Amino acid sequence: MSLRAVKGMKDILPDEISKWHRLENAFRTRVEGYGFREVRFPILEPTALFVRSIGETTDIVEKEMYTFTDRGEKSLTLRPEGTASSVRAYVQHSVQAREPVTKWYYIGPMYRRERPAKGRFRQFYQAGIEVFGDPGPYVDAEVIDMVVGFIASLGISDVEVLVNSIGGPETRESYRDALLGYLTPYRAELCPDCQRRMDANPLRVLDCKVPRCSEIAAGAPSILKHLTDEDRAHFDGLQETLTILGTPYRVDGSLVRGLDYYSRTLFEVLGKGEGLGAQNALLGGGRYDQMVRSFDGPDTPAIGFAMGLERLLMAMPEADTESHVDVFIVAAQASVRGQATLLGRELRDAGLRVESDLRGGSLKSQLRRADKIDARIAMILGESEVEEGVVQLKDLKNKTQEQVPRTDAAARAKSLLSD
RNA sequence: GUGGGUGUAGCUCAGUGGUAGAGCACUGGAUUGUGGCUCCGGGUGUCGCGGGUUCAAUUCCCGUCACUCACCCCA
Repeated sequence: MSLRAVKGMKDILPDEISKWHRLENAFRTRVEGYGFREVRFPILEPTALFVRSIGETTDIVEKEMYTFTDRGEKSLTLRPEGTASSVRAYVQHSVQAREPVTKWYYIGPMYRRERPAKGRFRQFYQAGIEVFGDPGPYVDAEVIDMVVGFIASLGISDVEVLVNSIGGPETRESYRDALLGYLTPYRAELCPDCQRRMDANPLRVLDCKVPRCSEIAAGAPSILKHLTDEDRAHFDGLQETLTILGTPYRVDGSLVRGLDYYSRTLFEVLGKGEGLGAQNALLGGGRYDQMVRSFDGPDTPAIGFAMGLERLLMAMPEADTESHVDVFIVAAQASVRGQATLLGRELRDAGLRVESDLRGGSLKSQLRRADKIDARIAMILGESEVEEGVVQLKDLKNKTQEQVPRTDAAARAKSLLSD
């Protein structure tokens, strides 16, 4: 066929959707237990929002955004992530004036025009949280602990939690100088990308996967040694709290995020199980204390993370699929199809999930259908049943059948289902 | 953007220089109104597309497109 879903964008069919629901419900339940409330943002935002927040020289902004001009007027972009919109909405609605601390969560599609691979799509789903107004470090630890607990609750056990601090602006400036001082003699040995990174954003050289670059990066001075006293105290506070909580973590001084807005705390959860492929970053986040102010909001510290739902889904163990139908109605003759349809409505009004094959067909084929879709109960209605005001109630699992008055059918079905 | 792999039935895949198969799925029957198991029967394909070689190409060659995996980067 010639018309297909756009490259890197997938349909999620009903057979897969229950796993998505399981994941999304687990996330909602988890974060709501910590006081987070849901927000929904537009999928389209002004392009400048992402350029300013994510950073002009990041890969996302340089080459991965879906950007177009709206009818020759404004440049719009399909959101590549959720934090920028969160900050925009927080500032736009002066949320700081209503409450000292704001805890939001979101779930939705994001768009990045990357080459698709296992666990990486051009439309992908993220769930994330943001906390505005709490400078930490206790909230940092609580957020990390929350996400670790969440991932465990999905049955994903084989993960590693990495934390780092890149300090505030002051730390970053002094570290940048030190790092450049270290890297400059190696400049010619670095890959072309890293040579460019040295000018644009030297911290990213630490994250390079080219063997020679990572060798050089391994010898680089640690940013942790350049933290100001305040930044150091914050990072120590985070680690102490994680220890009290018993949250497993590992400090990784080379952890650098690909978005420019972070400060101080950074963290990432790596999945280590089979089946994830090379895209093993399940979740990433950190603190972005300067961002609200940079969007003309009040000076407001903030921390958040986002996780990739497709990747979580790949790491989640399979669960038994549950039936989506309680009762399947079988019309024994074409003449009672109208009555069968009415019975369906009666049962649904009583709160049951009811299916039937309104096309008719043989009794055998209708029962086969009931079995196929895993209905627990079949209710058979024929001419004699209609005449007597009864239905044949067949328990497909226990292979028993009884005749019950039609008025009792719903109640009897419910009691069977609750066993 | 760079490299590798794969394109055959709705799905998973086998196969052949003489235009094609299995399992699953779907469907009818064995049981005039009773499912799952078993048995018997049924339908379905531009063999991704274009070109070349050949008497003949789904098969060999070239190109192209799609999908996929890895690199890069990220969730």
